[in-house]
Amino acid sequence: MPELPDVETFRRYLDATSLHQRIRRAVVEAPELVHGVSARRLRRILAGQALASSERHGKYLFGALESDGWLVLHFGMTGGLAYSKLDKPLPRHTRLWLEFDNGYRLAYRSQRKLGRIALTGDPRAYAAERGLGPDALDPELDLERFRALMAKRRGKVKGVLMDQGLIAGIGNIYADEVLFQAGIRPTTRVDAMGDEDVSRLYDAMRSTLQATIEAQADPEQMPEGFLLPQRHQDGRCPRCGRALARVRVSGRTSYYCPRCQPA
DNA sequence: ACATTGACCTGAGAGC
DNA sequence: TGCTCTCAGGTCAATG
Repeated sequence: MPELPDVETFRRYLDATSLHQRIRRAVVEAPELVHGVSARRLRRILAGQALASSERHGKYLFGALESDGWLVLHFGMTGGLAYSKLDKPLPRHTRLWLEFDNGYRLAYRSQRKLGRIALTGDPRAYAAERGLGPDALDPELDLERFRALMAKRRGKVKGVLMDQGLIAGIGNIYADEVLFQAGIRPTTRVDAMGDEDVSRLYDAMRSTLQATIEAQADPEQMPEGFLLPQRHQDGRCPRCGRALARVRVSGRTSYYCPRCQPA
């Protein structure tokens, strides 16, 4: 689930539910997901604190601690946040949770344990340490910079879009959606794309991510003409009604319309 | 330097 | 019902 639009939706959810709530205690259910600090130290640092604000870079979510430092959350291939009353059972696959003074808790869930929990002094520095490129929605990432990034690459456009070191935030699902909106086949090599194509790709990346955030990353709420609700076996193109093609690109299953996304 | 592949985890769903 | 197999919205190390 957790690509840029999903994580942005989690961020807003965190803001709406958990900001400025006093953390009575923190419980680490899966210490193996905690990196760079021991689970015990993490618990001690979080206890008594409150989250003052949040940020996001690509698929990483950052929660600013009231005093100093940031809690870092990455969700892997599955997961999210869940805010619920303490007397309710702990949500499945909860790997970390914060118990608040108000009788609620915020649970961080990551079913397959491919996520990551950490602390950092600064989100920008953390993103740099992890080798992330600019966030796909970064205002400073204009068409010109996007072109420069693409010009460095030669592989298939889908693999390039998903490379977090180049641009952060796009994964398998949203790469398919962006390419569908741009009318570009996922197997197209970036060095074979003209200026026109790169420009369309850039516009599609921006508008698709914005629109899916507005839909709260929920396929049911997405506008007409989006691929996501049809992205499955026997799915049909929302534009022309043709059966979608399914191929493996850069190691990931990809769906596209053979007519609307010509080779 | 860049692209591709397999391993890491757990669980859901299909097929028998 | 219960078993096996396949697949999954990510990332990193190892390989080509």
